[in-house]
Amino acid sequence: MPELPEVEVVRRGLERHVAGRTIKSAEVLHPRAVRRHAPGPDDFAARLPGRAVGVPRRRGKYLWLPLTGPESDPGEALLAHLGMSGQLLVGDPGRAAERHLRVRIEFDDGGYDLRFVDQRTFGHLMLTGLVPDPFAPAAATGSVPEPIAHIAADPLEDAFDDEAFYRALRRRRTGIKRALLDQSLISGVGNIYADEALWRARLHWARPTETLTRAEVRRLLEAAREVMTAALAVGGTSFDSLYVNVNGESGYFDRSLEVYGRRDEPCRRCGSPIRRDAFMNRSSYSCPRCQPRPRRARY
DNA sequence: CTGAGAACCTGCCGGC
DNA sequence: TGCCGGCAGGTTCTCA
Repeated sequence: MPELPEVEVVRRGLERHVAGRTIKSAEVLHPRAVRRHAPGPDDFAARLPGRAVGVPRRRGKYLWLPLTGPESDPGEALLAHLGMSGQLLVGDPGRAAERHLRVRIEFDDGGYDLRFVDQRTFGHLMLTGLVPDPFAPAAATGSVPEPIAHIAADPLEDAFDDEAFYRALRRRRTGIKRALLDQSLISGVGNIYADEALWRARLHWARPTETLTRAEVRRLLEAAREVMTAALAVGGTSFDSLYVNVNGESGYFDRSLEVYGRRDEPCRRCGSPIRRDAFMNRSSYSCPRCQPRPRRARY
C-alpha cells in the first residue's frame, strides 16, 4: 500500500482540491468499500450531502476529511484508508468511470469530483466521530477519528515520543521489523520504508527489540524520518500506476530505494549482493554484510 | 496480555 | 496460448 509519504501526497492533493467545498452527493458503487461503516452503504451515502469539508488530516497511513454542516456536532469525519491499492482521485465529473471505481462524491459547485478507486478492495471509507487524541501531549487539544484511536503517532508528527517508543521496544519480545510494522507502536511505516530505514541504520530485521540500545533506536528513527521525508519530496514511491496522487501521477522515489526490490544487486555501501528473505508472508531485503543476522533472531 | 499466522481481494508476471 | 504458482506497498481477526 501507499505508506506514509504516499498517503501524505494524497492528503496534500485533497487539501488543495477538496478543502472548503460542500458535498452535493455521494454514491457507493461497491459496498465492500464502506464495510467498516457499521450503519451500511445507504447511511454512508445519505449522510454526506450538505456537509462542508475541512482541512484534510493524516496519521500514519490513515487520512480523514473533517466535516462540518447541518448534522455535524462536535465533529465527524470521512475516514479513509487506501489499503494495498486504494486511490483517491479528483477530476472532471464527466470523465469515464474507472474500472475499480468504488465510491463517487460530487460537490455543489459542480467542479472536480472525488473518487475512491480500489482494485483489491482492502481499502475503505467510513463516516465516524472524533475523539480526543490519546497520543497528544497532555493539555493538547487534537482529535482523531474514533476507530483509529489505537493507531500510534507517526514519526513525522510532533506527538511522536522517541523515548516512549524506545521503552516500548524494550518491553516487546519480537523482531524489530515486526515492531516497525506494528501501527500501534509507530504508524506510517510499511514494508518498503521499514527495509530502507533498517538498511540505513544497519540493523537486521530479526534483531530482538529488547536488545536495542537507545543509540540504535535513535539511528533507526532518524533513518525512517530521512527516508520518508526524501520520498515525500519527490512525490512518493511507485513501481506502477497503482500508487498515484489525486491527479493520477506517480512519484519518483523508486529510483532512490537502496534495498527494497534489489535482490542480488550490489549493496550501494559495500557491494555485497542484497538478499531477500521471506518473512511475515512478505519480502524483506537487506545487505548480508551491513546488516548481519543477529545470533539470537526473532521473527 | 502478547505474538504469530491466516484471511481478506484482484491482477500481473514468469515458468512450463 | 493457457494455466498455475508466486507475489504485491495492509489491517484485522483468531488462536496459542
